[in-house]
Formats: sequence, C-alpha cells, structure tokens
Amino acid sequence: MSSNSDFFEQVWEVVRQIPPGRVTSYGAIASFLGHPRSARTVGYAMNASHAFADVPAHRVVNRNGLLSGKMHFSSPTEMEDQLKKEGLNIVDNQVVDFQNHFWNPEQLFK
DNA sequence: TCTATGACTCCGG
DNA sequence: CCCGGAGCCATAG
Repeated sequence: MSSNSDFFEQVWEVVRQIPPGRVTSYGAIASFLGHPRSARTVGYAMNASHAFADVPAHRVVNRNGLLSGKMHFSSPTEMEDQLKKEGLNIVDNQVVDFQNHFWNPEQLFK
C-alpha cells in the first residue's frame, strides 16, 4: 500500500514513541524518516493528528524548543500545560533546558 | 491542474 | 540582530 500519506503515518508512529517529559523537533523527525527538508510537513502531520488520542503532539516543538504549535491546540495554554504536567518548565513559550530534555528518534534503536 | 499556504529549517546579506 | 529566499511535501480552493 503506497498511499501518499504514508509519511504522516510514519510521523505519528515516531511521535507515539516520545516518552513523557521529553520533547523532540519537527526537523529531527523529518530527518529520521529520511526527509531532512520536510519539517514543515511534519508540522502539518501534527495538525492532522488531533483525531488520534495516542499521538502526543505537544511533545513536538521547533528546533529552538519553542512551542510554535500552541495556537493549534484546543486552548492556547494546552500545550504548555501538558508539558508542565510531565515535569518540564516553560518560560516565554519555550522549553527550559531544551537540549537536556531532547529526545532523538534514533534512540529507538538503542 | 495550478497556486497559495504552513505547528520548519538552513543560508545569506 | 533582523529579514528574505529556497527547499520540502501535503492540503485547500
């Protein structure tokens, strides 16, 4: 089955593996799937993931740890609240100590 | 079928 | 530091 939306499904599968209290970036996911220039499409996949409760889209931020997708949640503070519940600190819409909480998809193979 | 847009990112100037 | 262009790929009109 080679549907043109396989990329979305691949993205969701990766996002589902992100542990609570951890975050990753759109670019890291895209790169992991073999499309290093398709970070924007990952964001699009996140927008379409709202129908799936098992896809923790709030754990995906941009390369700077900025909550660039917060506006797309049910509430502007939804994303930030979810992350805080998982033990992360958010200041000025950005994950504090982002690099230390960063989860690289490549860890799936370790 | 074509154009515009976007929860991105990299590069230049 | 700020701004614009390019590349990627799926979707809307």
